[in-house]
Amino acid sequence: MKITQEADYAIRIILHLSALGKGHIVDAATISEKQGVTLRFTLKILRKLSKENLIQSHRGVNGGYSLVKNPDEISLKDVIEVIDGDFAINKCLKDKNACNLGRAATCNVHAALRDIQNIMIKEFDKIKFSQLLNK
Amino acid sequence: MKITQEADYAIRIILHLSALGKGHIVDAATISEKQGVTLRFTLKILRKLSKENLIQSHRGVNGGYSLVKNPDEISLKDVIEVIDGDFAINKCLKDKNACNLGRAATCNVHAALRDIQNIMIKEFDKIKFSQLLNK
DNA sequence: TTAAAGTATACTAAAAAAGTGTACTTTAAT
DNA sequence: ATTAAAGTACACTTTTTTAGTATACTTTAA
Repeated sequence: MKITQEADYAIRIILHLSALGKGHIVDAATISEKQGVTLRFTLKILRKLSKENLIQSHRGVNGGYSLVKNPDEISLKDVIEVIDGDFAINKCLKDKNACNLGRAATCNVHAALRDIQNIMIKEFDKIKFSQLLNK
Repeated sequence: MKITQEADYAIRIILHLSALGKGHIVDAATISEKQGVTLRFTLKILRKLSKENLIQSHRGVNGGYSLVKNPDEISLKDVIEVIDGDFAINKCLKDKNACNLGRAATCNVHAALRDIQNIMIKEFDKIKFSQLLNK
């Protein structure tokens, strides 16, 4: 019941970019150093984030990465989903066939977990990066 | 961001016992068979549940396990916590020293995740086994 | 007395997460 | 045009967690 370490790093990376503002370019080495994450792992995360268009990469000399949207348009949910995939608090919520007993469709537990999950997703989506910036 | 398979099984085991009602004894082999979980793994889970006093064990011939409380006094949160430990959606919520940068105390992300986690816990605690029983 | 039950602890296997290595391609500055 | 600073692609290894198993017990109703 945890977000991954990778998602945690991704949140910090987006927060770093949010502090600079949409469109401002910064290179991976700087982010890596400031956030205390190895360069290689930082690059891996940056690639996932740019593949899903949360950020944009700029190749070549003086390249780097920049935010595509404003910090008030990016939520914790957006970032976590890019890294960890869609939320699924139990395997049957990702894939109904995962139920050992093949009864996900009629299972009260399944239904209850689904409702809780929907509330969770809504909460994660409420938190935008603009409000996470330290003033 | 998932409950474990073990917690999922535990929920089904408590649900099985809930259907029988508080105090009604059933043996591990029957639970194992009905829930499609190996006997050994079932026993392991049953031991954790009885250690935390959600259920009671009865040794010897005609022994087994029974619920200690009524199904309306047991929540999903109770069962999940017994198996997976206290909720912690990020490592810094379990242990503040886990923060790579040592700033959990002042971190806005930490605070936001803590708030979301509290809401989640409340939702898991709202769901009692009495309401999960198929009528 | 015995066999049906649970107990305790440690072990192994499988899966997922975390992190790394190597060999690229692109592009601003010169 | 050349070069070096940047990002890209993808596969690999290590570590941690989860899932499941083995062996040798103890308790107790019949």
